[in-house]
Amino acid sequence: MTKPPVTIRDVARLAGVSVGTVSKALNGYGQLREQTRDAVRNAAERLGFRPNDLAQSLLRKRSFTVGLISTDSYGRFSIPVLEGIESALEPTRLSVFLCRADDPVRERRHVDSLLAKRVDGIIVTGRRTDRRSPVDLGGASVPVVYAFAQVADPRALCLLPDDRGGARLAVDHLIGLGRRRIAHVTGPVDFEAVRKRRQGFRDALAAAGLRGRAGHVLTGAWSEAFGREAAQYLAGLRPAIDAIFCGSDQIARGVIDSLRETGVRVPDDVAVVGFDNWDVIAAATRPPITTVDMNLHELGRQAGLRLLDMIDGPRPSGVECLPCRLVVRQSCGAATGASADILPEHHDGAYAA
Amino acid sequence: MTKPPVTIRDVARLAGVSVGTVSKALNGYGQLREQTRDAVRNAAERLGFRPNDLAQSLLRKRSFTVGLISTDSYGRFSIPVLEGIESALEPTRLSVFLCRADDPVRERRHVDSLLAKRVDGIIVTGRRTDRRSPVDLGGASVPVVYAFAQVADPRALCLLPDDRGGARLAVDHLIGLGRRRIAHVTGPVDFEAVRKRRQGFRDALAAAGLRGRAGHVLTGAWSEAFGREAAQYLAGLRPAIDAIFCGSDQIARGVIDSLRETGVRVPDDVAVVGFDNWDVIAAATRPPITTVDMNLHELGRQAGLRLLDMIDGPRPSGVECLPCRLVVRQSCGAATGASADILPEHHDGAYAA
DNA sequence: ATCGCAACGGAAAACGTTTTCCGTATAGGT
DNA sequence: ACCTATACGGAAAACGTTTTCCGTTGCGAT
Repeated sequence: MTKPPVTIRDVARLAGVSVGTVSKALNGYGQLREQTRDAVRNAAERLGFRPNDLAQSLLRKRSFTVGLISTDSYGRFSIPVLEGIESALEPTRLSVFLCRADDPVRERRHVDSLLAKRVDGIIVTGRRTDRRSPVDLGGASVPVVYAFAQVADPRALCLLPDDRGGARLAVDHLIGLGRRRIAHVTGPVDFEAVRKRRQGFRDALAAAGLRGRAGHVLTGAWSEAFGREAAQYLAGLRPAIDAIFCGSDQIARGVIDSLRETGVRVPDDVAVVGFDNWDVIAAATRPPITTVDMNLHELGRQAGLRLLDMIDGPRPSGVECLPCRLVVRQSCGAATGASADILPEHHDGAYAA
Repeated sequence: MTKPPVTIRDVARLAGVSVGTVSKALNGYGQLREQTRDAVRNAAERLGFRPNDLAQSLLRKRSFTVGLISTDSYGRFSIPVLEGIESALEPTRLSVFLCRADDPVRERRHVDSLLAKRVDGIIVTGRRTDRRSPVDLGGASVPVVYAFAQVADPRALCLLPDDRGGARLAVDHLIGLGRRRIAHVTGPVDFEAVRKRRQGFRDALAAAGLRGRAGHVLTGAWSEAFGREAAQYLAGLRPAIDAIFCGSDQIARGVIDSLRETGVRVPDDVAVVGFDNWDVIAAATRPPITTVDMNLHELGRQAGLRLLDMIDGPRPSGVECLPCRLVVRQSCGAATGASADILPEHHDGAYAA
């Protein structure tokens, strides 16, 4: 029922030449008459010949494959990274093996399996609350890049978004718009990202000569509900605050919804900036959220490119922070009409049966 | 710099036996003294030997690998399917090659590449607006399963969520709660899912002897904004409607937000049911949305299992619809307190500096 | 002692390529 | 006619396994 795939031998037979000649003809090698080459190409074409990558890789000692280990279940963060990696690998002939490894033992198994498949490199992605332990290569000398994941091992190469710089970007923007009493509502402090963003927040205040108030930094869950709760608290403060920098777009949405329903105008009374640029949230909020984009696609792309370099080149190490970018929508009060940075929620209200 | 991986020959040398013996010892084959077996295992252990899967696959004519082609960029639909597939493959020693193929030419390239790697099977996933053309295997006889994707080829096996049944579930539920004047707000009609869900909506009304009104089915964008717009329109209708079945959770959220702000109570005045169970939306809405879950994880798992069967078994074909499931939260007015089906948004409002 | 039979483990083929090396024509020069 | 250089294409090794087949060895039974 399942007929065997056509091999180079079949092509050779049909073309009336030896297998070596087929290989040369198809790969543009050696000294062959154009006529022979054509005959072979023809035979290959007619048979629908695909060289067996397995055999090729075995010989070449390269699989033209990279492994991708994603800790944390694929979520809104992993995906852009994934896409970025693919976009870097796409122009090469490399393909990617995907593994999800929620726990260390599964990760171990997957790494083993990748090694057994002789992958040319491994990218580890997926941020946990804190730095992870390095993958155990068991003596194999395969390049590894950590993307959106930080590892203790100083010999590893890690690519991370510049959370601190991103926060700085956001708060500088608010300050530039004349806001002076700025609060920060963010996630659980056991996330390193939370601590870094808070640092960026403080950097910006300090740089502008503003004094941060202890009661102006609120940490809680990464949820709209917490955003609403925090907004209620902040709205009661006197003297009133005039801006809120949120640690995530979900929080920002909760904050904005709550303020609006309390009668506080956003951005007029209080400007709000979020983090993540999760556009399902950010663009659907009223007003749409100005937010920090971590450029995760680009981060993934860089990870792919770096790995490519490392496959047959030097193996750099260290932690690299890639810059974030501010996406200006309307919740900060800066956008006037249709700026290029405004990404409106797609909408065409066609009614029909 | 990159030292060559340890081969079975190295192990044989260290253990003082032949390569064949190593293979037998490690795979529990043949007749060997326990002592020999141990010696080999020891040597392998000490060297950190990993059999080269490439060589193995070449010989076995099986790569223990399946290809996964995801049309449409990985989104909230692809991911649960992906995870489901992985959960089915996880207990086997199969790994998955991931390819994203936005356009036909890329898809072509990826399929070629997968075939060259002699994958044992291919799963195609990712719903477009309508049925896609089958992947071109170019004569190879590799089993293919379409998951969350429908193809014209009648010899193909397609797994789809039962959109029509899911809609029926939702509307039956509303009717069971005593609602009689039910509207339907949904996405663009060029989606087959939209047409199927609308059919389910009508089925349910008809089964209950209710008359559907033309003006009660509104189609537009898959957006909160459209939901709000539609809600405004429906709220003005007299006699008043008492329930809305929405084609997506995003639409439902827009509907609910808009109703609440207009002073219409949900679920008391108007009950709302959504579709997708996208919990970032559904659980964060006030009140949390009762919604239809397409069981995409299970669908992916089934796809994986079916492919496993097809790899060395018969190759069934046809379209199979897997049942949806209603997740009851509060927007329909059925939930009383903490039902097992209520999935509250995680939230712990701890304040801190 | 001789035979037979297990038990053990080695040798070699096979998988499908690539690539090096070599043999044979053919052509060109004297 | 002979030598040589070149063009062409075949033979075979190599990649790292698995598995079949066969040769030894040692043992117990006659």
